[in-house]
Amino acid sequence: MTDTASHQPVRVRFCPSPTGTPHVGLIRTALFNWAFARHHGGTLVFRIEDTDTSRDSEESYTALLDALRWLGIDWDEGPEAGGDYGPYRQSERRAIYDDVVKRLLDAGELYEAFSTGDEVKARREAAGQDPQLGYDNYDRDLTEEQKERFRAEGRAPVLRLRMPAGELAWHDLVRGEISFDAATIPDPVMVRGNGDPLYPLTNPVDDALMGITHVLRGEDLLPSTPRQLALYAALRRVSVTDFTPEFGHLPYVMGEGNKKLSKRDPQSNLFLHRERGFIREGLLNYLALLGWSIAPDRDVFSVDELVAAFEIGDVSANPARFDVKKAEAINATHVRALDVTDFTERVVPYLIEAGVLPERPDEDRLATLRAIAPLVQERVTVLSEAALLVRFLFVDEESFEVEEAAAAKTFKGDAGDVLRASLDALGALEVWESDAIEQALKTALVDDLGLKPRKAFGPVRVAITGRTVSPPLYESMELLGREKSISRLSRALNEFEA
RNA sequence: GCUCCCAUCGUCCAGCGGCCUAGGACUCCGCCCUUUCAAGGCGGCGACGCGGGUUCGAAUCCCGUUGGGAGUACCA
Repeated sequence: MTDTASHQPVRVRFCPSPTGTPHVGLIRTALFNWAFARHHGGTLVFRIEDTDTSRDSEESYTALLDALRWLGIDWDEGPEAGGDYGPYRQSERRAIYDDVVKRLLDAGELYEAFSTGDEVKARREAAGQDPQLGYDNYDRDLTEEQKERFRAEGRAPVLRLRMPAGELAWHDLVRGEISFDAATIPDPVMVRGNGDPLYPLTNPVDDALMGITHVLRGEDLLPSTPRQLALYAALRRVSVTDFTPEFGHLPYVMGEGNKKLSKRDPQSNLFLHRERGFIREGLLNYLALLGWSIAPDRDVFSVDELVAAFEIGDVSANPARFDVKKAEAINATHVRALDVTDFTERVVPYLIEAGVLPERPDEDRLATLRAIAPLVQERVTVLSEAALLVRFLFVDEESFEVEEAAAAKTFKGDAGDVLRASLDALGALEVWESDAIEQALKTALVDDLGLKPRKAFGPVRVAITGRTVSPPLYESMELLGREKSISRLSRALNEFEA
């Protein structure tokens, strides 16, 4: 009989309960499980723990699938993938739990407990103990007569697991030796009074039945590991399984302050990051950095590199703070590394969303976009920022507007002279392309007017793009075209003089 | 309260007894490049919580302490 999982083919699982929108901490857990499985050529099982009908929803189930697919975290067994250990949604496994419960109950591993919370509390207090110690194992050795009496009162018993005496210890994959004194852990409830199996039962039972070899999960589950170990021992005694998996507890993902990143915090929402224009490569890279590193002097890497290098033993035990700034920096380098065509395709939806492009952009607009794309690519950290940079190229002349702050900052002092001189110089231009535009403007503004480049080009930029920050000026003007460029410069001049 | 986990720059990570007058990244600040903004280059600020041990030698091992966090449900 195999005692631990170390020599078996790796089978790990990701088993969220479908509540709310996907949280970055949850996805980090999925990522580590996935990387671990792929690194070892193992299997990733995706299981849905939807046993809490009051909180679970089909929307968040769909969202989970969406999130994993977007990031490319694929699973080998689970919903929509099938597998030999299904069903993979706990809501469809009730008969299985009922059977296991019966076996555990018959073997005396589980017992009926009739005590109410108030009764337990009263007993603790009467004994001079702190009620916060929890259940007192009072019902462990009830006689049949006592049980009958309770039933006659109309009480429906919960089923509790008989915890062993002594020490419950394991070698945690990320933390090393951990041990609990079993005496400090009250017999946990496994089945509700109404017969519904609870998470503390279903989770290990499914892990056992699905042959999970390594349980990699959040640190918040660490205190429940002892009772889990005890359940596993019981499951082995009733031959539901013949080995206990190894455990590894991943550190928390923290938010601002010293708290676990809350589901309420927008930063925790994976989809918000996607909407802002994080690309999967960047977000995946950053998420992997939360508790792990690929090398002492490098933190930008690809998914393939992650898989090749990932070792669970290298995961840090410290909580990690989710730092948007760093995430953006990592994302930006992945954005820049994209092939321009790829970048262009990915940015289109964001431009449509921002109203910069119509639902179905025509070929003209796409050509313009392709031309400006390389200049935008190195200027954004997230894709949604591109809208601000290219809007001036796509907006109708009637709706084109100069940003107020930009105008206030730039249209002053010599601005009128600059705009006039620019119009004169550009009007005389024979070919409308960036080199010629550059020459004409430099001659007119820097040489003839004797202005510093900074002073000289500011008003032109703002007049043309409406902003102080834009793609390179001459290329922008070339793409905008002579007619619109001239008209915007005139318009700016008129407004300046008015 | 009880149990458990964690402890290196502001943040994340490296360090697993000597290579450490502690390294990288993000942030911040300079400088260079430059038509703006970026990118890129160069440089700077900046940490081993504290106290005991162990050892020839400790950021690294042990104990304590302090601080932080989590769990303590008929939620998952």
